[in-house]
Amino acid sequence: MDANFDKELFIEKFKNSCNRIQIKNFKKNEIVTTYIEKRNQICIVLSGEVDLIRYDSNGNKTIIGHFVVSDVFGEVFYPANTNNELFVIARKNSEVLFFTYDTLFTKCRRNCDFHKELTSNLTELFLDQIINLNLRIELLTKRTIREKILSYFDILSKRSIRRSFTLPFSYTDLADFLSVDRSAMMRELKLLVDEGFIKKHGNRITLTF
Amino acid sequence: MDANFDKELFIEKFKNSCNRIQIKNFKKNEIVTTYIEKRNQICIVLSGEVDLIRYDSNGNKTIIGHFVVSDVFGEVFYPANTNNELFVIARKNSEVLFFTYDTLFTKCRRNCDFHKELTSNLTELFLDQIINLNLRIELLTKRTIREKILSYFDILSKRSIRRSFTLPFSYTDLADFLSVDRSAMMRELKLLVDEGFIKKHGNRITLTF
DNA sequence: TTTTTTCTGTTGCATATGCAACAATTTTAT
DNA sequence: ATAAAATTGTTGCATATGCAACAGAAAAAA
Repeated sequence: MDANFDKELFIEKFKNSCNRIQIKNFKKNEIVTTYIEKRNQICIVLSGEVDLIRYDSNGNKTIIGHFVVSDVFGEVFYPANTNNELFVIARKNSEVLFFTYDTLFTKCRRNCDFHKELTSNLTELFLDQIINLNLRIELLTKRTIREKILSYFDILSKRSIRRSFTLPFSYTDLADFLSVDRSAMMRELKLLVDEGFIKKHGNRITLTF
Repeated sequence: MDANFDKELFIEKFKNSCNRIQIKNFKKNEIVTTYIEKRNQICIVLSGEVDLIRYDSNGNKTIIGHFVVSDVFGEVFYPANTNNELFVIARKNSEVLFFTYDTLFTKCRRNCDFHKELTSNLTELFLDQIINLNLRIELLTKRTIREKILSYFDILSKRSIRRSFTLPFSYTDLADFLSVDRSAMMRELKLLVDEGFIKKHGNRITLTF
């Protein structure tokens, strides 16, 4: 949005300036946090990738969110009275920054002027998050698996600027992300290949329409 | 979140303090804005209700978002390269506040100190919006119509604190909101009534489980 | 390396959901 | 008040999707 906003710089400041902020490292598949208690926690991915996961009562896994560098997540973004158990898992070795929402409104001991910047920069990160969520909703409101797949591929294609791109998910996880049955999705992918809409080599996709 | 934050007050300030901000009134069914151009517009509902609508190539209507007082919306929250035509329609007579994202970073002529507050308060509104979007995603990722209905009713029930509540939508629109076929949804609603899970009188629902 | 686990690719079958169509009812417009 | 338009309620039918199950490939662990 604002061309002058430098996420990397912001994160660098984050790391160094305020004592109310924690940074932790996680190995692949480690649990980063759970959304059970309401601690008003805000998290920012500094490196790596993490997924927000829900298992429902039928054992269906859904990837609610997939977060990469500079993405924000945390239970503060969820309504208190959700019935679901949500948890965040590191998909790669990851570095995550933690602070609580209250931090925004209270001064830290050092009285760092970092707080002044924090709020305004956070608005920027929140905005990005809203854009991501709207994209997700665009996908999920599509009526058919085919439409979901093609919409998602379209996004990935535009991000990479090319007609070819590598999926950030395994096919198993892609199905969970699009909230559809894996085998049904594989079937639809095969049809898309057979009908000449896409090419597919491993997890590399090429659009041919 | 922050108990001290007073949305009404914030909106009142918004209205009166800054010349970069526009307020417009819309009658029911009037188009509030479209998401075609990229003007980085941010809108806030001051009164009434508005819906963000998408029609896809098959003529399927989807209610992408339903916004009420103090909700934020606008094309700034959407990625630039979306293929869809989205537009916002007033569902009731509504009052909507408009400004551009740039407003946050430039001083207005009056040099109002309103800008200082604007950013930090906006963070609050953005946070609320993220919570709403996450709720929406919760619904949309549910695998069956029944689960979607019950999850949504559960939310409405908790909001009204009672087991009874009035739907904010017509049933036609509810189907569009849950992104399912209307007749299929009506069928599922009937089953839920027959099986004793809910009672249904007009657009008033009572949970009985 | 070898073993174990996870992922991919595929298919038959059951069914939930979408689609089309219509009458009855309610709401909105004239 | 009357006509027009939209919503609700319902059903038969077609099919897209979910489910279960399995073999082979790939990746991770030992």
